[in-house]
Amino acid sequence: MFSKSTEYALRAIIYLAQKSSANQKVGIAELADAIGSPRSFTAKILQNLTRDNKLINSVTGPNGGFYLTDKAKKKSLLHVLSLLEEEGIITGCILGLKECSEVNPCPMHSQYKNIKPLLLDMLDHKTINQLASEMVDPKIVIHNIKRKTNKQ
Amino acid sequence: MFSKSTEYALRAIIYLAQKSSANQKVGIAELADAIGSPRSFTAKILQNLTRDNKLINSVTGPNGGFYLTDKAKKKSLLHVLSLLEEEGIITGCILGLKECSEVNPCPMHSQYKNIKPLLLDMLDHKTINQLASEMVDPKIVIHNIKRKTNKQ
DNA sequence: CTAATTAAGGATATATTTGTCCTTAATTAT
DNA sequence: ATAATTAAGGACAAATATATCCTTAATTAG
Repeated sequence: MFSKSTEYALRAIIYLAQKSSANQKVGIAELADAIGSPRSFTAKILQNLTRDNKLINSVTGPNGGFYLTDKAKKKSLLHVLSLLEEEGIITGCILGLKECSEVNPCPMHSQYKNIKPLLLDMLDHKTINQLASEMVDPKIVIHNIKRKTNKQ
Repeated sequence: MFSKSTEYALRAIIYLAQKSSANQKVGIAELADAIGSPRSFTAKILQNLTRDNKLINSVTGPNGGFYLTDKAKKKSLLHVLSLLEEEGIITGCILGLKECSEVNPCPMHSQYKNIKPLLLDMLDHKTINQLASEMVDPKIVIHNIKRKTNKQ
């Protein structure tokens, strides 16, 4: 449903909510291994969320890394999607019509309009922190098959 | 949500359900103009659905074109998605985990599993023909802003 | 202060998706 | 039969997404 970039971003943020804080930063190597994503590519994705809109914080240098503030941890995945400008995946027309609306609906509009709010609510009604805390149950995971390489 | 290719395919098939039959074929030019898609690219997409799995029929030559049989018109959009091998967009893990399941769920699994069947049902419980017939209401449309070029 | 560590950022590479153009083959109307 | 029409199909082009590598800048520990 989402692009790889978006998936990595969401997984990374949930992981950061679980493992990081202002005095417990997480390096890109650990993070990427944990969520099963390519390291440098993930770094770029995090940079976007660090630089402009400041959802993620980072510090360089020894014991540096990425972390989320308590405030950031209270945001929802939908908020992350909005920062990534990927809300359209949910809010857009399912047949890809630019002008699909209540006034000029596509043939699927009347059906999808009932599900759209459920999807948005799903992405909005829990905080990142709440999602992360569900991982106290060890069967709940956030990683793909673990990468064994130690490459950059 | 879906790729351009998939969107074009779904729109094309709904249009063909409305406008075509065994003795009323639709040419690629008319079709692509009607649904607002690039002509040659759309041709390729239709070829895939014509060649192997035979959802769409076609004939070359004068008065030729594409058409759907009555049988094909009774299929659902979900069936089209399965022919395109794009069901995973709905059925896959929302965070992109390959191994996400009831046994090893991602943090969103318990929420998304309630919505997934609604999405699948939305795509399955109407036939292509039923969707097409809704376009008797002239406000229901299947095209983007119309292309004015006459290019191939 | 120095060296080590870590993210930032630029450049580049690869893969995939999207789109175009041209030739060929099939079919039909005359 | 011939010419016109239309999809099929191959080759290529452009755009975008994904991924890697290297250098730089910032920070910190010692």
